[in-house]
Amino acid sequence: METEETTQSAEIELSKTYDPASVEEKWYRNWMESNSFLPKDGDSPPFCIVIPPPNVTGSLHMGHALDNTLQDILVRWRRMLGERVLWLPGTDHAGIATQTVVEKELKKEGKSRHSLGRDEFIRRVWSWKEQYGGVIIEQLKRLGASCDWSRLRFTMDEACSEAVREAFFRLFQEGLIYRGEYIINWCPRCLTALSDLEVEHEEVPDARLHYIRYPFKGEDPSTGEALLLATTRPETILADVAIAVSPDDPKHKHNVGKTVILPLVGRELPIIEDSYVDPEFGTGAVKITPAHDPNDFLVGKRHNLPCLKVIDERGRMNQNAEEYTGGKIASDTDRFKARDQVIQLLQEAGLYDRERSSLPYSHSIGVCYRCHTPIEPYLSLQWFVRMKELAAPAILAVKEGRTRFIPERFTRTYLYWMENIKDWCISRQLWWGHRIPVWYCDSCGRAFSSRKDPDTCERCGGALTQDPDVLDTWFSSALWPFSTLGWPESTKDLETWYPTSVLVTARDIIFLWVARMIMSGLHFMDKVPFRDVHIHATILDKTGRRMSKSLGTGVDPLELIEKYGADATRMGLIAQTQADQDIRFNREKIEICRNFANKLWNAARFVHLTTPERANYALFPVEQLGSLPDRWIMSALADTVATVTNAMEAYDFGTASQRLITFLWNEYCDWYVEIAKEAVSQGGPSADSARAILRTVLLTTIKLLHPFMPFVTEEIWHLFTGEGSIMTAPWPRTAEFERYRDRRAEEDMGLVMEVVRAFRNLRQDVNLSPKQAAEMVVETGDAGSHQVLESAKSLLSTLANAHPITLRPPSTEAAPRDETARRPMHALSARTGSVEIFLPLSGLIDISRELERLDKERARLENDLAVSGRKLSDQAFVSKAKPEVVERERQKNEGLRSQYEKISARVKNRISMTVLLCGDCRCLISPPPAQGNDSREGRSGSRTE
RNA sequence: GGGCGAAUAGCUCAGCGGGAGAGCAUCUGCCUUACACGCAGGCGGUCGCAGGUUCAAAUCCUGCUUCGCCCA
Repeated sequence: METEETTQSAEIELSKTYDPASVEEKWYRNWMESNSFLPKDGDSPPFCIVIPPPNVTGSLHMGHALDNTLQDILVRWRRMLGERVLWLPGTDHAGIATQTVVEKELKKEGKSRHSLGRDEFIRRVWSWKEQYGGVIIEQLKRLGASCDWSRLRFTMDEACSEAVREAFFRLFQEGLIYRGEYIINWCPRCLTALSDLEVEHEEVPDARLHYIRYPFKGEDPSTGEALLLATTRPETILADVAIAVSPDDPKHKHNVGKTVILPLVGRELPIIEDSYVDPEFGTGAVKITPAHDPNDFLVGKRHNLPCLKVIDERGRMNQNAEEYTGGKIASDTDRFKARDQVIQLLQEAGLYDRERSSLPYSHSIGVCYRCHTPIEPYLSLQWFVRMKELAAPAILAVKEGRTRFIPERFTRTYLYWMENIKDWCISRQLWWGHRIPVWYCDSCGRAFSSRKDPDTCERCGGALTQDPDVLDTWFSSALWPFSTLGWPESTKDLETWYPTSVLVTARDIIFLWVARMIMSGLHFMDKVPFRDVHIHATILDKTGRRMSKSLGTGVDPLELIEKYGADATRMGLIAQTQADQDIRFNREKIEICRNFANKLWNAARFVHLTTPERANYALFPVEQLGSLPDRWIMSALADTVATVTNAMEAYDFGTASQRLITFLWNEYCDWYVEIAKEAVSQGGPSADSARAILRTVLLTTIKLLHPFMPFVTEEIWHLFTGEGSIMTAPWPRTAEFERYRDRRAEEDMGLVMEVVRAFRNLRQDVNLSPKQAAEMVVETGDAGSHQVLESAKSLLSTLANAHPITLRPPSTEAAPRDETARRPMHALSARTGSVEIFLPLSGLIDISRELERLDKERARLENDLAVSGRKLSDQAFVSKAKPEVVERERQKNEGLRSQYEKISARVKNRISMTVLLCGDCRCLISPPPAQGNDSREGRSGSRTE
């Protein structure tokens, strides 16, 4: 317990401007030291998220920031719900990326991985990883991520490697992994195979479709009959082995079985039929180059054609090319240079149709996802995983809803891909990664996989050589939800946390990662790896494209955190993610949330100064809620608790964040705090009640806000409680707050606010200072409104600085309104519903301005009335629309009519006054009309009612 | 070529069958002792185009246009 004095001095030092940097640093350290991110013991329901592991080489970008904020929100929320929560962090080894980084480093030293040797190179990568690999982890901490860092995993660490070994071994034994010579995607720069998913497609707008003449056998090569073919890759013709046409193509039917002569090479090519050929494309005849095109490869297989290679692994022409062309195309020529040379040679031979080839032909080519080098379809021996068998249960799991996608539409994306899945090329010609656990016997040639590194061939005892390749990084990522929990050992963690609860990720890795995890989870664990998959927005730049480092359109989240604070960065991102549509990032939202944090901080300062005692304010008993504002704000709080909780359950964090901002800023701060100031200053029981509510509402709301803005809420929590952590504060339960729901209070307060707003508006119209008290006259159209305003008179007075206030009740038969009584003739007026608000002005006023306003109002009413009238006189509407809709329309119509008549009368009134305006300067040149005039006009108004 | 998504105020977006909304920007007035990272208020929109369903369409359906993304 602290003394009053220290409390006071602390208050004085509370900064007027919230400083995120120091607060965030302080609390993150505190949370780490108190092990607050570790799952607690007990038997409450488990909730587990495994992080989508970022590359060790990576640094935090906006996508990470959003992704991890969402996970942190879920995890912090679940902790507050009392669940046992594990958020398991880690990184992946990013085979190509990491190897490239280290190779670049070596290059600067004049070395290469080959000069170092495999073992030394791998040591070098590890030491690089130890030194620089943790950058993104530290950045996640800056963001406030409450991961259990004691469980930090890496796809290459011992446990994960064990899992990779086990998974490979089992798949191998089951015959689901095979080795074969196929056309794969090859990056001539990275010098490795890539899976289909690692190839990106880029549009080449200025490409050409080259038309080449293949003379028929026996014809004169330059003048005789020839077959015209189109290709985008002339350099590959050197490896042509056939020409194919569609079996349904009448224009080529007569050519089938004939032979053409390959230009520059002289090879005889048979013309064959294959249904792969699209008769509409090019000339309807396609050159077949099995070693350099994946489709041609399949055609070649079907027709037993040979595979001739003319391009090597570096994308250069090989010896064959030189040989075939009699030295015209030198070996080692780059494939693109060779293309130009081939075209040149064809032109010289008169076999190139320059005119047809000159048209631009836009098409897309595959490029390496890492270095954007055009992919070379390359025939080589690789390892593959058979996917059909693995996909079947994974398709079923999603169809049966054991795993569901949120938003639901991604289910179709997933299913479409899974139902058309192809085998997965998993071998990579790299050194950094999990080495393929397959050994070849030097003596008997046997190839086998093993859990443990073998010494000799188990069949013949011969010496062994391990496969030199490593596995695709995604092979280890696919095991992530259980390899990180200890599989293949049957650990306590695995038992407790598998299947995990939800995976939060971006849509671009649904196939690359999500689908593969579902498949491997089902295969090895017999259970889906996660119940929900939440696919969140992609962050785009201002022009609606993906943020790109190379284009410089990226925004660095660390810079945002430094400038606006982690809380603001998180909240600003989340507030943009309504409905999980992609978002065009705008920095202003982050700034607004920085302002919001400051607003909240200052509200807390105020409440703290107003209610300095450390007393624990329990929930205020509902029956003790007296005043309208008290009942209203508690009702709004109840709504906020329900809205935020429902939104969280639906992964609708945008809605939750918006509700929190609106409630705290526009309802609590703008209205309740202002009202409470007056109540507190007056003392007595209403002051006590206001203090209690100020505090209760603030402390309840920051709990709801904590998952979004963990730091500022923790700071405020401590300001009030001085102990514990908001991290473990119980989440406000909707049911508990339901009893504060008060529809009536919300409506009544709404009316009061409307009247205040209208009056403030009038003041502004005449440049009346807010400090200057002004008279308010209010005429109500119904007894209910009158009642509400009557009891809220002092509230009106405070909020609108109105004094005196005259409330004129509605005219009834029993008590007709005394129209001869002082009616605000020389007044500005405003209307809200059936309530009219007047600001009477003595002396000279600008009647023309008021008249203008009245006229506009009248026009609007006239229009609304016409629309409403048309509806009501439409027989179809009255008979077919729902009765309550018709009734509402009737009431609206009545209200409009009465408003319209009143306004019309007043306009008439005013016009009668305009004659008194000076013709030159429009100022009033004589005293306002006498009382009698006023009363007469008033009567005429009431007569028409 | 197939699929998904978007088009609402100058900008970023919400609303998704019965009253066109928010924030920012802009304009006006306020240094009102929680906050100028603030307060109070104003202006601003044939809800992409064309059809259809319905008593009623920004909202549902069809087609089109433009933009973005994914797959081939």
